Amino acid sequence: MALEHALLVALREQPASGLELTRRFSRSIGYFWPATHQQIYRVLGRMESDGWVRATTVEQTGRPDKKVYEVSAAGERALAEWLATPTTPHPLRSELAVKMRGASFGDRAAVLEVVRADLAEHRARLAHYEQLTARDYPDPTTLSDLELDQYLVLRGGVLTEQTWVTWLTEYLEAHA
Amino acid sequence: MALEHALLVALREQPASGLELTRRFSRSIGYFWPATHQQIYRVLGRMESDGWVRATTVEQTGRPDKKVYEVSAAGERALAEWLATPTTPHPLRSELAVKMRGASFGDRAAVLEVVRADLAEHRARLAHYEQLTARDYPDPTTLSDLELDQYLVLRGGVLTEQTWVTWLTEYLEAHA
DNA sequence: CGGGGGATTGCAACTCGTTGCATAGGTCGG
DNA sequence: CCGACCTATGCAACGAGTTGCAATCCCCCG
Repeated sequence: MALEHALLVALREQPASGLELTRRFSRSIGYFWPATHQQIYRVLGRMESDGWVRATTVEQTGRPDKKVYEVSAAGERALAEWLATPTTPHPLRSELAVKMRGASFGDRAAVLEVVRADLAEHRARLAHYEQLTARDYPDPTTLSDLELDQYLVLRGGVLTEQTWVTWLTEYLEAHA
Repeated sequence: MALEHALLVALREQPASGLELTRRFSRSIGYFWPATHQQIYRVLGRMESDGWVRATTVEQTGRPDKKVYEVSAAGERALAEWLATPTTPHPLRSELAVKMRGASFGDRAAVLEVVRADLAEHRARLAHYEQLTARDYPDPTTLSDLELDQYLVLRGGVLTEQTWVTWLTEYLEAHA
């Protein structure tokens, strides 16, 4: 039950409309907490009726109006409270791991092909994260607290993808 | 939509009743695809009516009867087919990452405490996985295909937990 | 022999996330 | 000015996962 809080973080970084939020989210926090626009709209509506955010309709030239959300005082309190509560670490959930473990019960060559495709995907993500790092945080020693946190989370993405690449490579080599 | 298939893998390794399966699962495949007993029972029921598994009631001495499930020919086909279909890699989903990114909007010391607790948890899991590895796969060079797959998946657990430890340690050090 | 407690299976209600579609305003090319 | 297409918001239905509880059956202890 944390999409609410993820949106609060995003809106505290920068107020936004539903669609803007969806787009920004998918390129930042969404790397670690995916969400579709429908989900975001629904949760924004709930948060508004809970008084966690405030909406202002903004007219635009050449485009439909948009509703810009910003975090209210109650939302700030809810966020601060949530930030201080312990997390129960979710175990990872990997369909691919199940396939790797079950490879003996099907066509092993086909499973290896699936693994190779996943490996390519993870390599691509790794490259993407590294590019983001180079572009946005060329010098990690001179960051504000806010930027430092953003950098460190992105760093987690890099580490995670590196691990995937290592793991899948090991798997493929063991079955070479 | 893969719990079905995870259960098929588990049942092909060894037929079992719902409860046995729940327990075994939580110490093997469940590391990569968590599921509660209620979920497992429900899915087993669905798989039975779909003809993917066959159930036999087994009387026990000193205990209630149990229903032992084994995979049918149709289940084997369904599993083999699923194993050969490409996966869309789920992005990771980490509540902790959201908290780390949002630390500026609450009490940073409290967030660091939450991170430390998570780090301890991941260290413990890592130790657990390493212990399992040493106990069950002392010599990874002499494994059957089936065992090799199991070993390699467990190896993924080790790598993943190592990554968590690295990441969270970096985070804590950066905010020291 | 009666009650606590573990094993085994299961129901019901709820939340969360996904998928597909709907609506409405606006631009722009032909 | 009509139709294709983008922006922006949203509904409805479904499926998957979670939580809390219920019903048996059986042993063992007092």
